[in-house]
This record gives sequence, C-alpha cells and structure tokens, in this order.
Amino acid sequence: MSVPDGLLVLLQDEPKHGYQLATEFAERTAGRWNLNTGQVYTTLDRLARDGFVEADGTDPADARRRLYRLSDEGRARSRRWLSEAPEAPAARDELVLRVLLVAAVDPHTARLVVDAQRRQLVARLQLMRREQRTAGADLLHRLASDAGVTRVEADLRWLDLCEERLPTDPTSRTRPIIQEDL
Amino acid sequence: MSVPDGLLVLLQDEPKHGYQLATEFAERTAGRWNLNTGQVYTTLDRLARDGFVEADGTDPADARRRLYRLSDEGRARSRRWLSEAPEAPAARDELVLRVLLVAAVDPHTARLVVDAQRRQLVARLQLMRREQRTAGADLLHRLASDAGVTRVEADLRWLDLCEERLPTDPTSRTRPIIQEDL
DNA sequence: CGACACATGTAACACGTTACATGATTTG
DNA sequence: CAAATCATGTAACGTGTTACATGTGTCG
Repeated sequence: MSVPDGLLVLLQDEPKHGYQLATEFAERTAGRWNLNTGQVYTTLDRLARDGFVEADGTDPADARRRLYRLSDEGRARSRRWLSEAPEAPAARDELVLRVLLVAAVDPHTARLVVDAQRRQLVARLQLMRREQRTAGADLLHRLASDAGVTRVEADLRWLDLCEERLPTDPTSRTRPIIQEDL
Repeated sequence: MSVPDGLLVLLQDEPKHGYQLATEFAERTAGRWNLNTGQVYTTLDRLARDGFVEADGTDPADARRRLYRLSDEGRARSRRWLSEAPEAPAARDELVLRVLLVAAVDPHTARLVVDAQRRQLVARLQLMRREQRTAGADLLHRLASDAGVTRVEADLRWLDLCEERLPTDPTSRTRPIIQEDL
C-alpha cells in the first residue's frame, strides 16, 4: 500500500491539497515516482472514506485547493507504517521468480537465465556507478541511488549463489524447455 | 506482470490446465506464492485474448481439464521475460520509500525510522538463518531462502548508508513530524 | 491572446487478493 | 455415505497506470 501510506506521511506536518501531494511525492522520492495526480484524488477519497484523513476546507490563499488533514487513525497508521518492516517479498521478487520457476524442471535453462540476468545487472550497475560519480549529491538522490546500487549488488550475489547450487548438466532432464540461447 | 509471465513459463514444456498451473506455480515457488486458482482462469482468459496462449481442447484423460498451450507470441514473450532484467524498483521499494519520504523534511525522524527498520530486519535475519540451518535443503527452498537472506542483508547495508548520510540533529528542523519514539 | 502551470476530477484497464459458487471424482 | 480433492469459474475490492476532460490563473 505504498501510495496511500506515502500520502499519509506527506500529510504529517500540515494539511495539504491533492495537487501539492502529487508534486511533493515526486520531489521526496527524488523524482523516481511520479504519481499521476488523478490517482491522488481517488486515493484521498478512499482514505477519507476509511477515516484516515479528513477534509479540512479550502486554502484561504486559493479557494480551489481542497485541503485534507490527518486524522488520529491516520496518524497511528502512518506511524505503524514507518516503524514496521515491509513484508518479505521473497519469491514475489521478479528476479527470484524468473529463476525459481525454471530451476525446478530445467537446471540447464536456469543457468542460461542466471547468466542473462547477470549480464543485464552488471551493465546496469556500471551505469549506476557512473551516474553516482557525476551526479550532484543532494541527500535524496544520494540515498535513492545507494538503494539502487545496493539492491543490484545483492541480486548479483544471489545469482552467484544460484550458479553454485544449480546442478550441472548431466543431472538435468534431456529436453530443455528453451532450446535457444538467451 | 509476474503471474501472467509466470504462467507462460509453466506452459513451456506442454499444454496444461488451470488447476494444474495453480498448483505448479506454488510448487515451483517453494510454496512462497500460492496463487488463488480463480486468478489463474482470468489470467488465462486475458492471455488467450491477447494471443499468448491458445485453447487446446480437453485432456483425453479427464474431459473437465481445459488445456492451454503457448502460442509463438507467448513463447517469444516468455523468452524475453526470462532474459531481460526486471526494471529497477528503486524508490518503489517499500523500505526505501519509507525512509525517503521522511528524510527530506525531517532527518531526525528519518533516523528513528532507520533504527526501527533495522531492528525488525535484524530479527527477521536471525529467524531466516535459523530456518536455513534446520530446513531440508532441496534446491527450490534453498534458493528462495538464499534470496530472502541476501535481500535482508542488502537492506541492512543500505540502512547503514542512510545513517551515515543523514545529517545529525543540529541541522534538522525544529519540529519533528513525529514526536514519539518509533 | 495564447501557452503553460495549477487544480480537480473521471474512465478504462491490468494486476493481485479474498471470498465464494458449483459441480465431479476420489477416498476413507 | 461423508469429506476431501479436483476443476472451473464469478464477484468485489484495492492498487497502480495511462489517458483524458474541464476549468482557473499567470505570464510572455
């Protein structure tokens, strides 16, 4: 529930209106998540319906701006969201899923998948490192960039583990589910 | 698009029916993703509509089983899915999002979030390691478990980076958006 | 004036989850 | 027979995306 909970965080300091929330969401994710403004309004409606935010009139400076403020339940939910760790995605992760679904029945192809994924990720990692060196280092961009790099490094480590553990050719079934190279 | 693409992978070797796809999906994700069977049928409908699978009559052994087979487009799509790396989730990641949204306006609270998250993840990591030692080590469970551990370790490393980079108290704004402890 | 940012919204869709309905077949 | 498994499906909902409609305000 990223967007609803994210909006609640943005509402912590003061009442805000939809358009403002959309732009701030983008700013505060270092531009990595540009919410469509439409989604903000529907999400605010649901949050209001469920009692997590409350309409708070309009901005005195601009009557078009319909303000929302956090309710007590909203504040509690937000605090919970910030303090509790997200559920472990485990096999839901796209990379893991790709390897796992193939690994069970066709270790040979699984190795091809692992290799292909590694090639992509190595390339991506180089790009990211290069960007990191050139880019200006304001906090948000820096943290987001670190997250990307750390994540890709972890993925590469996991791919190495996969290669270690996947049985080698002789034990694999005769007909690989994918013949061609990847 | 995990489920649709996952189903296409399962259909690589031979035509299968919905119920079978649902159970195999669970098996081949080491039980970490139990698809509701209902979802399989609606997804198969969409895949058929879009030309990625084709109805292939019923199983001679059991007329109830409505078989689907991969089309050429489906095979191509599947191959693409296996060989291309998933998009970088970056700030979409729940953990990253939580820290980022707070970091911009309130470094002090951001530190609290980082600490809270770390406590949860350290505990989870211990649990995972313990399970790893006890659990039987068939390939799928092993790979899935490795993925979980690797991922949590990476998250912890990133949290350390955050703590390094977050400005310390003096520079932070006067009123933290969250007063209490987390 | 015309273009662009501001501001609120609707529509349509894909994806994912939970819950439920409806039967046939197998098995204790 | 009763219960569990097999098998196909529908309904309702939340979440997220893209695209569009509709106005107001501002600025060159």
